[in-house]
Amino acid sequence: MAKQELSIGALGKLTGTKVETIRFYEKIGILPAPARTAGNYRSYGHDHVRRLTFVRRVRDLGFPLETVRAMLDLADQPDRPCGEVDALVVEQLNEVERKIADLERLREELDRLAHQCRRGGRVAECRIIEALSPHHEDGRCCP
Amino acid sequence: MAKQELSIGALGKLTGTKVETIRFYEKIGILPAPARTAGNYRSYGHDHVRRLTFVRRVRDLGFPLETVRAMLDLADQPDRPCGEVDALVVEQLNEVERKIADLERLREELDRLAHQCRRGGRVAECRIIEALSPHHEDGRCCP
DNA sequence: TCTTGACCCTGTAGTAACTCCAGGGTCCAT
DNA sequence: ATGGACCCTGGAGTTACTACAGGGTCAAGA
Repeated sequence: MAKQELSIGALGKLTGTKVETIRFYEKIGILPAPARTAGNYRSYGHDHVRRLTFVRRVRDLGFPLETVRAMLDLADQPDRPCGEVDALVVEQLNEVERKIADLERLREELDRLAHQCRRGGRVAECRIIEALSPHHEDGRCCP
Repeated sequence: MAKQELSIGALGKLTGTKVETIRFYEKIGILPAPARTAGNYRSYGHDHVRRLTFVRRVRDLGFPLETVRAMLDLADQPDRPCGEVDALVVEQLNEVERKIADLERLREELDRLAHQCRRGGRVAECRIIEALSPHHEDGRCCP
């Protein structure tokens, strides 16, 4: 493998991705097919590391591959007219902000639980479900 | 259906969940089996609304059902000794905080894109991938 | 040089978490 | 009393991986 080039296993370790998942992303077109070595091994460069890291994180945040694909398209054709892109961006922005709000309520409650634990004793009065309950509603659940 | 009680369809609408998903959660024990009406229809109360809302939001945030189950257990047996709970809570807390950080970087970039669009023109200089790239590393990708 | 263990290849099958559909029963407003 | 909306169960299909099976590549060491 040439310098600066990574085997599929090395790429997997760097990005916390299983080798099979990388091949799967290639098959469905999320990752471009890399160059091959003389022995037919896949050979990845730094762009692949960046792209795969992005994909994995967005997936980890609960967005479907379809959304990942849309975001990658934004990055791949940055000179598209804005009209067609704006709606997508605003939509994703709303979802991202909603997720941040939910996560912060979850964090608050986990934090409270952790402190309650430190002061010895039992978990008593766990309000973790209330943390994400309907009365904190922002409208999306109850149309 | 008695007053205050909901049909499966009504519960679905209230929580933004497909009817089939609700039955699936019952089958795998995430939601307790509700009472049945004379005609064998499922009949849900307010606790089901709260619990299902919680499940859906935690899933939407990218946590697996296994984690949801662990969090529900926290809520279901709030007088467990803390030792066995603390590790779980701290672990979830770390993951929640990591996700918040990632989402905030994503929001920043989407925000930048949206503003760039408002000022007319093209998407030029899309840095959405960089927003979640390896050099913002917190360690979890590169062990 | 030969071998052996770690790593790679393709292709197929299995899993998690839904999602959809077929075939049929219930409810109620007209 | 009847047609349309909604419910039931059971099973197949989808998405996004994940795990083999069967075989090739490669570098280190005997």
